[in-house]
Amino acid sequence: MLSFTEENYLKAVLKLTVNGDTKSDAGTNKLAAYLNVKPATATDMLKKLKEKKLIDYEKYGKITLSETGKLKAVEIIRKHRLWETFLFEKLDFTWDEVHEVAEQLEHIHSPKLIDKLDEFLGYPSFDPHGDAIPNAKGELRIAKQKPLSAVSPETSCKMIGVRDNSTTFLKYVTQLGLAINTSIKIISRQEFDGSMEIEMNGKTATVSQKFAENILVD
Amino acid sequence: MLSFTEENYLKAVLKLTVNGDTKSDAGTNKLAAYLNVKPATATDMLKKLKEKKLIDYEKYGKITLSETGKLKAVEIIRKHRLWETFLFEKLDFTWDEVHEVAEQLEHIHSPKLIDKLDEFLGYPSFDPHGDAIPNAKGELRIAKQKPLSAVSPETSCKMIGVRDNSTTFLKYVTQLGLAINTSIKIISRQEFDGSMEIEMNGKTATVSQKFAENILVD
DNA sequence: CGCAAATGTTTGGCTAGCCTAATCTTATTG
DNA sequence: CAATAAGATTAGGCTAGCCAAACATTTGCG
Repeated sequence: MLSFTEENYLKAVLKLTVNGDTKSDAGTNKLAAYLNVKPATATDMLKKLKEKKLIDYEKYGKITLSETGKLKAVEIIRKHRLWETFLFEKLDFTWDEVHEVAEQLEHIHSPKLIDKLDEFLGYPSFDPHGDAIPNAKGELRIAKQKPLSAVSPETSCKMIGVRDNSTTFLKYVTQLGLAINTSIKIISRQEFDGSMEIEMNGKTATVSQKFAENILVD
Repeated sequence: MLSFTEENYLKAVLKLTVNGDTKSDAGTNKLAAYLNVKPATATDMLKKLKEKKLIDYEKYGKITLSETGKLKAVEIIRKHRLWETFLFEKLDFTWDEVHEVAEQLEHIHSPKLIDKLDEFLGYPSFDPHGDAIPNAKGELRIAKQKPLSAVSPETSCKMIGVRDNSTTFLKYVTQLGLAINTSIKIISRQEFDGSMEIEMNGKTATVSQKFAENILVD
């Protein structure tokens, strides 16, 4: 059973290696900075995680997750994103509020809990921020997400998230009857200003290009 | 911000004083036994909690919660019972599975989370075990709960929980079509052995006194 | 009452995570 | 190819929670 702290280190290593933008060096300093601890502390933990065979690591060397470590890390991401989805969809949290609470909830240990939660939410593919949710086997569906503005007329897509988290934007989204998983059909698109006529839940609406750029679809 | 451990001590003190069956002495030894730690450890924590003004306590003296401590403890009970209700009602956990996971979930810090959860669940008054859920102000609705065996014939009541959590008992309960919130009408009661004929969901059944004593109704 | 049993506390010591300061290794660059 | 800068590690020390063992107090019974 991993401690909260150990789990957070694994998650951090994953973020800094896999998702590390362009340059994907983990590094004791970056890791420590990411977790708001001092490098010395990170070194201690790295030794411990190596001992537990969760990371591959030699003194002064590269830091990478082992197979087991990666599985654990992805599992935590899965929990985090499922909880975010729950908070957003069922408890009416706003997009910017979900993260902090999910940081706590992701450490609850109960396989049954997370599977049941997944089922309860209808096996969502994306969290409120449009990030893919790994499935129960730890497999991450490849995110083919793109902005609504990039969808061709007369085709359909499914909303998976937003890019803007401002209240004004989200209010508008809600007003239009849009939500995660809503199917959207693009009826037409004006060449002039990029505005689009879309249909969802049987209703039609016209939205600006600016709006469409901030809606993420599958 | 209280640590998990501190919260568990407060909860334990509450259980051992308020709810301590007949004899309601807290006591370092009992407290330690309840929390599966050694008395020395409990003494340490008691000093710390006294320091934080969460309990009233003098060396070799009685242990009681301060006003602040009681509020905190009741808040944790509230969270625990709301989570139990959530797990049971929304995620199809069984009666005996909810407690363990709720023990973890009760320590999540987020006022908004718990209020929204309460709302999501429809402001329930009782958890799956029939224990009253304190409201947001920490007030505990007086539990008017009583065993089914105490209900007079020809009157109706609503099931709010169980007293026994054994699998055999719960299996029986389910078989009879009983669940939280099921309305039950007592048709008759035998003076001889206390067995009762009851009706719920249009079906009738005869249950023993032992059974009726373990069903809690409002 | 008086003394043993029960109960509670103190002391010293342990691990997990964190820190600072000092040291060591690797990278960079003139 | 040094010499220094950047990065990583070690050493020693801290707090929260835990423990065992020694010590102190209270209870209760003959």
